[in-house]
Amino acid sequence: MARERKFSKELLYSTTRDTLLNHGYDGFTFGKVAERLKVSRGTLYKYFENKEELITDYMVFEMERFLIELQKIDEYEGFQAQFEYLLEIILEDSEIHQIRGIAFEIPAINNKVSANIEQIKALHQDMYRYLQGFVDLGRNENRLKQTIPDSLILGFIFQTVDIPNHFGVPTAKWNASIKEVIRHGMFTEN
Amino acid sequence: MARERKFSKELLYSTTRDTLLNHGYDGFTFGKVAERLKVSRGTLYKYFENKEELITDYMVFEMERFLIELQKIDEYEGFQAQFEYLLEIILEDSEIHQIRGIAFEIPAINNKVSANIEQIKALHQDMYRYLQGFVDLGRNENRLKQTIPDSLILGFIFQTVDIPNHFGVPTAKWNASIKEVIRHGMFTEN
DNA sequence: TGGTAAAGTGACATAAGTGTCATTATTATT
DNA sequence: AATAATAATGACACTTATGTCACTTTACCA
Repeated sequence: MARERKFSKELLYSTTRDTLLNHGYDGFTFGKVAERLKVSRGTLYKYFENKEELITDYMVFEMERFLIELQKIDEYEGFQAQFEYLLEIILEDSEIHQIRGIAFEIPAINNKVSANIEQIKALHQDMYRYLQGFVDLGRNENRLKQTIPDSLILGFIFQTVDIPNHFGVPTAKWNASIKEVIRHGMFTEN
Repeated sequence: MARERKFSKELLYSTTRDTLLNHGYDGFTFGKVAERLKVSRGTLYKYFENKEELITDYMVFEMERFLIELQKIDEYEGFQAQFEYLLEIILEDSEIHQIRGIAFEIPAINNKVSANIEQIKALHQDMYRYLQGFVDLGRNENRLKQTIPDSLILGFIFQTVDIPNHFGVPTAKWNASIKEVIRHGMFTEN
């Protein structure tokens, strides 16, 4: 009955993600996205009234995907195991964190976008609830330093995994170093 | 002989900085800058042919200022003292690091801009030379863990001081926690 | 006080992004 | 082969940013 689409939702979202990472919210245009999808700009307007809809749709998708992974943290027993798992999934796609920051720049220009932004906020809260559970566990097991504020613990983890590996250190070594540094810093014991 | 300017170079640069931080390179326009300076857009074209010139001029200024501070690191004896000093100046205006990343997005649309970009690269190298000296000292004094790559040490410091203090932890506590976490991580000894 | 040098303005032409829509293309179904 | 349903296109009007320039304003000083 219908014609085949020239691009999949996955391709659309991964293009959205790349464009967002390369140009930020202000530099994100339908023209850029359409060009990369080898499709006319008008086509995108068939599915989204404006770029805010596309971006927030994508963000909801990305957050939901991440939350599903995050919820599996409960399957791990004890703080150490949860820490390993958390770093694994964050390192897997560390750029999501940057994209999350962009959510706050987006104006609620119509109901669809408003609804999306609300949902992103809700998902964000869910995420923090899970992470808070993780931090609480670490505190109960006395694995985390008491003096360091919760917000710094989480910010620290997210920020650290985003350090750009400019000089191409091999991934295995890089990731191991990241974990070590989060755990016990970069100073020796002396 | 001449009329008084309506804005100082300092105000222009701080406005450039804010606009860049809020909107990124793609969202940076002369309109936004002119509005904040309460001046017409045309005025800015008296001093800069295009936004790339303004942005790169500002970056050179900012980098030079930072390098002057950074060079004072040699006045401090020993790794520990240098570490304290380095964190102090980085925390003082931690956003510079973000702005430095924007430099790579700027196209060399004319000779002036090309020259600026070259200078920024040179200043960047100077910066790394100084920081490399700092890292080498840490390694010689055996204060830094041998297993952690140089590039991660520096990336780690710059990235960590940029963690957003969303929940408004008091600066003194925040900064102390940052230092502690860089030194010895967020985990307890057990 | 009037000349002049530099600062500032706003209108204009051009370029780039936005949003709409009538039209054309593709493909499964009958 | 005709139909119908959805996909895609490209032209149009509109908005926003860019870059230029003739003109006006200000302040000093001869």
